[in-house]
Amino acid sequence: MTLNPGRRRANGSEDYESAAAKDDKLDLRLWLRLISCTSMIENTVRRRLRREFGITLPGFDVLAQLDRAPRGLSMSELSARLMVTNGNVTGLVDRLITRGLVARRADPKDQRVQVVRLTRKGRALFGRMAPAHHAWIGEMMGDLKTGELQRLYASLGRLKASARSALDG
Amino acid sequence: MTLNPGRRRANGSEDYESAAAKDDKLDLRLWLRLISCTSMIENTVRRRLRREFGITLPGFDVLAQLDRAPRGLSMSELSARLMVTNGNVTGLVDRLITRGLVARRADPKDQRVQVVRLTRKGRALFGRMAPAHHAWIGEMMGDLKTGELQRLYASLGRLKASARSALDG
DNA sequence: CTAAATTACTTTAGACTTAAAACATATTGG
DNA sequence: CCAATATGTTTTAAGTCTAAAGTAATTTAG
Repeated sequence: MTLNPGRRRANGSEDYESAAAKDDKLDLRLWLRLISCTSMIENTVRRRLRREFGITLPGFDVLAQLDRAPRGLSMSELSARLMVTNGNVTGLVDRLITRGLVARRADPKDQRVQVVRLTRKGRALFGRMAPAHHAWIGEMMGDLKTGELQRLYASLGRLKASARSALDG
Repeated sequence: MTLNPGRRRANGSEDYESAAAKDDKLDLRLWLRLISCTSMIENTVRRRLRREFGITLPGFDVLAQLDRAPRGLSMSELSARLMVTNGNVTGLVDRLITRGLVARRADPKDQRVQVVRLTRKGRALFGRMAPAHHAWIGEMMGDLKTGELQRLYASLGRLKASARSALDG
């Protein structure tokens, strides 16, 4: 729909043209606003995680995924959930191991698979960070009523599905 | 609102509790979905820009900002619009200068200020990339009707304002 | 069984990113 | 004027990230 150029009228009126031109950029403006919202929230969370807990945002994201998976996750599962490359996860996990927050061991069923899980220390740290993190998000969304958050959530679900159907490989 | 914990009923019923718990995580689920949408679109755009035009996404973003500012932008203005740090922009612009896509000169009015602008070559390249980029975004949003895109745009505007009011410094 | 293909992960090279410190130029208050 | 302060940019150190190539283990096809 947004890909269809507006049809020009024979009499030279610019009404359709202007409307089409404006409408034609709605998707682009929406995309920029999406980036804007995400960056703003992300940068705030990153700054506060560093200052208050001495952890990076990617590090926190790894711990959050592992906290929801008590039996651990393989490197591939982790990279799929975080939507980053496998090579990236290797480095992230390495640094968390250095700090004693996660552990990695080979899956006895398949020696190719590395299963990563939280250590007791990692779980304890995440337990302290999670409520603060949640409060920050709540604070930043504080001006929106529940109904609007729900509609936003539903619309983003449809956007996600739409974007997924246009994926490359 | 999402920060208020639900009130527990004396008789031990978990109805309020469950509802509150679910509602209590709406903002968190929305945040995760926002990241999910942004990453998915961003990764697709990054991959295609590299494959079809041999440019990185941050490089494209710099060119896009400069294309909208015919008189050029200072390094600080650029970093504000891209929502990244000053030091980051220095490196991005350096690499684009090496490729002859942008130029940088000191502002005669204030020798501290570096004004960056597109070169003819940079403008020509952006002119070829922009329609393709726009088409990709349109494709990924293709399943949503104009009305939904408009409502999404408006809601994200309110989210952005809400998040901005919770900023640190 | 075994060569080929696949899967899981790591390594590498180069680019991106932040936070903090350093540097350079302007502005301001005495 | 001139010291203190503020502003704009760059540099540095550490970490993040991708794409592509490389390694190792498993599965599949013949």
